[in-house]
Amino acid sequence: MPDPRILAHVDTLRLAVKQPFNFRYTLWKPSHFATGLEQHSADTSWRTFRVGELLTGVVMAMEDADTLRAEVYADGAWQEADRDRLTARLTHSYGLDEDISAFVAQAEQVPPMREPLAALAGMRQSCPENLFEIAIISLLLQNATVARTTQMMTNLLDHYGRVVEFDGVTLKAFFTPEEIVGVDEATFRERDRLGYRAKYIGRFAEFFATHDPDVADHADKAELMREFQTIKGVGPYTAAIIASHAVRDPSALGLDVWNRKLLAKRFLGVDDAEADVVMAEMTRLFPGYEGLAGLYVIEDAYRAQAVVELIE
DNA sequence: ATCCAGGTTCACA
DNA sequence: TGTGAACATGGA
Repeated sequence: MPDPRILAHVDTLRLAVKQPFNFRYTLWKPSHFATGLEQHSADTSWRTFRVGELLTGVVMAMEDADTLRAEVYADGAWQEADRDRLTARLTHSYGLDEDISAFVAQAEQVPPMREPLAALAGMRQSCPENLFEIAIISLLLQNATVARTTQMMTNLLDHYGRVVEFDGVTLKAFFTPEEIVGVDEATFRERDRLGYRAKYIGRFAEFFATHDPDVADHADKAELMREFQTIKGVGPYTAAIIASHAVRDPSALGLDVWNRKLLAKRFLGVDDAEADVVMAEMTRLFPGYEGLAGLYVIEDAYRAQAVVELIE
């Protein structure tokens, strides 16, 4: 691990949030595996972002009920355009301006959803990763245990990512597509232990080296998604993860062995069921919000035993 | 040991 | 269109 790059404080952002908004469960998800890219306490979150050429670290907390304050640290000159870009990234990553009241009204009518809704009130989808980054994560999740996914993620970040220090914390930062586009398949296989995924990851990097993974415009993003799904290694699950997380489509639900069982238990009362049966039930109960409904169930299941606990 | 993970591709009906 | 094996690796 290289010495951390020291980031300097460059800005303070104050971002309006739409109610109902749950700061803690929006920025920190109890089910998410350890990446070293972020850290959370009861009332504060630290996270790194790549913003254009810059490495940034952000410290987030609520200033008042309607305002999220973000202290920004960076490794170089901070311009107006960088501020705009990070503002858009944060707003989009955490859905700060989304109105989830229609979903809440609908879900309150479904008895098994009452407990998750009460415990996680105001939670939204979170995706601090851009399109490239979430694509990498979903690739690593394919047909692997979380332990192995974490191992592969650690290898990639330690070999190609960065380490930064800001506000007294040390965190990893993601690599960009350009930073891994020259790495060959054998290296991904042997050094990073990616297994058969080694033959796909380079395609992801090539694609996003020529297609901006930070595009904010929704129409462009939909077009990007269509193209992305032609890449080998991107199937229905990976595409749905991106649609649900990065594109923030509340109806997109990527069913895998893990959440399929959790949802079958909660809504069908059985230990497991066929994916299309689970999906049909989610659509019957939560038309238009299948993914967001699934998120509430999954995070509720991990609430008492988080994969990565809050720090003091 | 053998199985199978927070899937996808490819071959062959 | 649909089904089944192969794919890498490592923990249970």
